[in-house]
Amino acid sequence: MNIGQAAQKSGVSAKMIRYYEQIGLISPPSRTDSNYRVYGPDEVHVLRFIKRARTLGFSVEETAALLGLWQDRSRASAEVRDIASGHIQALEAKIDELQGMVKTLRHLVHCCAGDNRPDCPILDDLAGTPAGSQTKGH
Amino acid sequence: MNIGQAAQKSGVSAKMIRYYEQIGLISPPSRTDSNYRVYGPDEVHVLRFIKRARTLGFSVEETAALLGLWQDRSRASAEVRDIASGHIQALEAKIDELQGMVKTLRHLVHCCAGDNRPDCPILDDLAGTPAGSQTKGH
DNA sequence: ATAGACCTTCCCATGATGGTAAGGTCAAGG
DNA sequence: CCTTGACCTTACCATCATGGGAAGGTCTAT
Repeated sequence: MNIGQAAQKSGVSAKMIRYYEQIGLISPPSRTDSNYRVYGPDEVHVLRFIKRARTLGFSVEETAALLGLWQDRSRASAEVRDIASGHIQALEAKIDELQGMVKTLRHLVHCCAGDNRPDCPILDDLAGTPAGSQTKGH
Repeated sequence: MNIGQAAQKSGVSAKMIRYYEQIGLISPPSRTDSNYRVYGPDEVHVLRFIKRARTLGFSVEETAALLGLWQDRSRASAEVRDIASGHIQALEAKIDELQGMVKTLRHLVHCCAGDNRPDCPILDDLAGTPAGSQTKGH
């Protein structure tokens, strides 16, 4: 099948398939006489693997590692688990960071009257107004 | 003061200060005869505002809006609150997404023996093994 | 034969940041 | 006065993953 159909079946855009080929994540497929890339079910399977890993937030580099392990018959599942565990930790750190932001913002929004007065504790905070004039006591 | 000191006082790198000037987030400062940028306390204050907003996860575009409101004496704080509220929602959506990933990954890691057998439910999931053969029942 | 859908490669853009290189400037000390 | 080192300037390139588009070739159906 051509790249368009492989894209449709795998959920990876044709553009990205070429990109993955270019960076060596997937191997170059065979070509027709007219230089069209030709894919078979196996290639689509690989693309779907990549798609799923990317959807789960693995970087392309991590995906490459997982792909290598997937295609390695003698792989140790412990390696895979380590990659996944490390990724979970990274995701959780990111979540914590975002939650910290949300907490601060919610506090600020809570302190904000939301009316038409020019007083705005949110802006005051961003401006670095000496802590205590607006938000002290919370 | 020169850009280096402004960077140090504001926490925004000299590189980024020039970038912010280039994209119009801040106005071009005056220059010395030798073409050095010159900053005063007001500019540093603005930079700190920007730094804080970026730290809270506001995009540069959102930061520009907040900055405009901050500098507008007749602003309505409701506008500010709307921007912040919208940002909170966006952050929470991102958190949900990440938590979904973590949940899936934790499930997979939990199902993974982590030994040296080539069986690996994580890879099986990524490969799109028909649901039910490994993970059903959880 | 022609239209339209597909393919090819190549270049550019994003967003926010860092790096580097080539050159100008300034302040301190010999 | 001159050197040294720290600073500044602009300009370009890289990141990471993705999309957009142009210019041109190919295939399929009418």
